[in-house]
Amino acid sequence: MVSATDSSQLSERSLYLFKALVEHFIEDGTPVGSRTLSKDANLNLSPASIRNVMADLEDLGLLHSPHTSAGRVPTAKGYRLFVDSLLRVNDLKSSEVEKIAREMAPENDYTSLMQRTSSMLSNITHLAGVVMLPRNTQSRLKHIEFVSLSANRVLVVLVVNDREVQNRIINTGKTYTSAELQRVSNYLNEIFAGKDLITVRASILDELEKMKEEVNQSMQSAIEMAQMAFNNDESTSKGDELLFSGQTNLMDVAELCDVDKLKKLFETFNQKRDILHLLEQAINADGMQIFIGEESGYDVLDNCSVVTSPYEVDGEILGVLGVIGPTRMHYERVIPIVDITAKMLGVALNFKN
Amino acid sequence: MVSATDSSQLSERSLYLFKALVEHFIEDGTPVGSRTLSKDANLNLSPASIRNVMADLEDLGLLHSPHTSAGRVPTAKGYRLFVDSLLRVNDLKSSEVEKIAREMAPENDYTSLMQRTSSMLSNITHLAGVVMLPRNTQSRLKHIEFVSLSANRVLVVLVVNDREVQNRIINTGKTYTSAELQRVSNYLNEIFAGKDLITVRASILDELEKMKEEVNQSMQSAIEMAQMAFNNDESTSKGDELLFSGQTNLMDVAELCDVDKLKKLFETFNQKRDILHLLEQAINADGMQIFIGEESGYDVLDNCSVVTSPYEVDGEILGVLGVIGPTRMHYERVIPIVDITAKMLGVALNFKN
DNA sequence: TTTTGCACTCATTACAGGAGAGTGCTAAAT
DNA sequence: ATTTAGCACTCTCCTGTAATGAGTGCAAAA
Repeated sequence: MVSATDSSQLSERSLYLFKALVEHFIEDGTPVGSRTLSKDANLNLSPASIRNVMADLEDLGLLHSPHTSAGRVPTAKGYRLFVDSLLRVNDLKSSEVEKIAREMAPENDYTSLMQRTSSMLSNITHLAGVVMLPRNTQSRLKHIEFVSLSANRVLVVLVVNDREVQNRIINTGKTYTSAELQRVSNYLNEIFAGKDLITVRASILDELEKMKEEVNQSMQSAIEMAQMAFNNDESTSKGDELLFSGQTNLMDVAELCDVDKLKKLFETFNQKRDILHLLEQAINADGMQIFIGEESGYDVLDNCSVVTSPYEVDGEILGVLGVIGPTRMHYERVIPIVDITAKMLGVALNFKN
Repeated sequence: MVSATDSSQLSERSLYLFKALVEHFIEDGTPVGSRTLSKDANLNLSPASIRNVMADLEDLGLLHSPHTSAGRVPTAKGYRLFVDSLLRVNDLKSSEVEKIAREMAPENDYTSLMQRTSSMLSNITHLAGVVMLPRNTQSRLKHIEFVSLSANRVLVVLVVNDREVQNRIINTGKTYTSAELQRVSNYLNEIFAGKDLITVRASILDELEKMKEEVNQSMQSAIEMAQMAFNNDESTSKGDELLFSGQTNLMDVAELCDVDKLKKLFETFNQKRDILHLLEQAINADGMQIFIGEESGYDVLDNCSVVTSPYEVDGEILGVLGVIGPTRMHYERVIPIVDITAKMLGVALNFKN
């Protein structure tokens, strides 16, 4: 969607006033009128002149009046212009950078690192944080291990990408001794280790075909177990790909304080589906991505903006993280926070290999 | 706390009226007055007589007037009398029992079963559901397994109680081959398998002492690894012991519709600490436990009741589950639902051994 | 012991009026 | 040609007042 409005179409002065208005509104939350702006901006202009400018800006769809005698408020399109062309992003105070770095210290427990990242985002911004876990479409099998639990029940441990561990339990036709299981895992590690999970699943079927000719009984059951192990991949890995945190922060936000909207918003968080779709869009665009209000395409997010950044290790994008808050948020603060957090998460993840 | 009020102190008629009042209020949510009650209850009494009775009940602390010209509302003490002595619990419709049974079908994935139980509770009651995972104070180590991840990093897989799998990653001083790790796990399984985790941690220290005399290098490192594996037990198992679900249902509840209260409530859920304490009380009392309003001792739960029931396998209590809702809830429905769910969870868990 | 009658309290709603904030437009000033 | 001042107008918000109605407590009658 190419916007018909860019900064070059507007006079210097209009832009300056527009910027002042947006900043004022972000600070106050109340619609801002011509009088206020005439004092606030230090152009020496009378309220009347400012009204003319504001009328133009409203015609362009950048501003909007809640009602005739209220001031003006930025539209989504207005915020868009603001963040794209007008916003000057602050550098973070070094004390804040340190604070982030402290939270993001590399650690062994992978999910706990992700969880901490999410809470840190919400704590530091006082908004809701979200981290999308690495997509396991591009995940390499590092190691597979079988542990006998009880008759006919076997625990499968998958180590993926050196950092993620998955457990699943399968019901086998017969009871295996641990020596047998040991042999099975050795065999499977030999042929599958280092391969992509998708490739693995595909080649299992091939192997099964091949096996039909051979008579090696134990290897045949190995492949069968592998099939069971990788079969329910979808079901187990689904729905747990997002880590939210600090949702309650949004309850303080005046724009959303109506219980009904809040409920819908929280339900959207719980379902995860819609937010997941949104973040999937963000993963493809390179660099930071900001969805402002209705731009997201989801009604519940009408008064919300989502600031996202992908995180990567060795130049490979693993996932996205970000912050969800009201459209009226301090972009100049949130943007660099999300940016630096994504970078640091990349570093922390890299550290572990 | 022994209440000074029990049903025997009140006349038949007072009790009947009180019951009718509570039921009416639970249905409507509006304070109920003498006129309404005189029609509702089919004693043929005039409003004035009913007012006299209500005044008595108010003196006993069972009722309360929001203001002079509103009707009466049950107090926590009133609800207590109601559920303890007056309530007649409905049997569930068989269609509902089936619905619960369907959701609680035994399955391999242990946490997923718990999660489903929690959502089922919230869906069926339209309130918030909560399940406390089995306390691992009484957990027996079934199996321990080591997997080499990369230089100096080893994955430890603990199978506990035949049903729960824990992963942790430890940094070792040296790099182990998988054969070495195999030997280590064999050794540890031999001496620790079947023992309680607390016992295990205690005996590790003993073993370390013994080892100092011996010269068996590899067994020494085995014990050292075990120590690392069990060391961070507290940190990993903490904070994940509660599974909530359906919190958003509480947003519909009129009594809690004020955003500020809701925020505090949701924060309490997120922290988990207070709810955990409450459920710990419930685990010790045998059978179902109901906390009504201020009885819980937590301010945030002032307008809430918590209905809980422990679930058990082979007569051993593993944990608690329950429902959180407004004091004004349909106890006659919620109580049997929680009860039967706990029993079915026990069955489902038992099935897996 | 129960009921009737009555005065009283208090929340809720509706309505009216005024203050305040802000607009748009036109005519004057720069 | 811009900018400003003036002015009528609109709309929200607050305040005060009055009416309504649900419900109470109490005293006297049944």
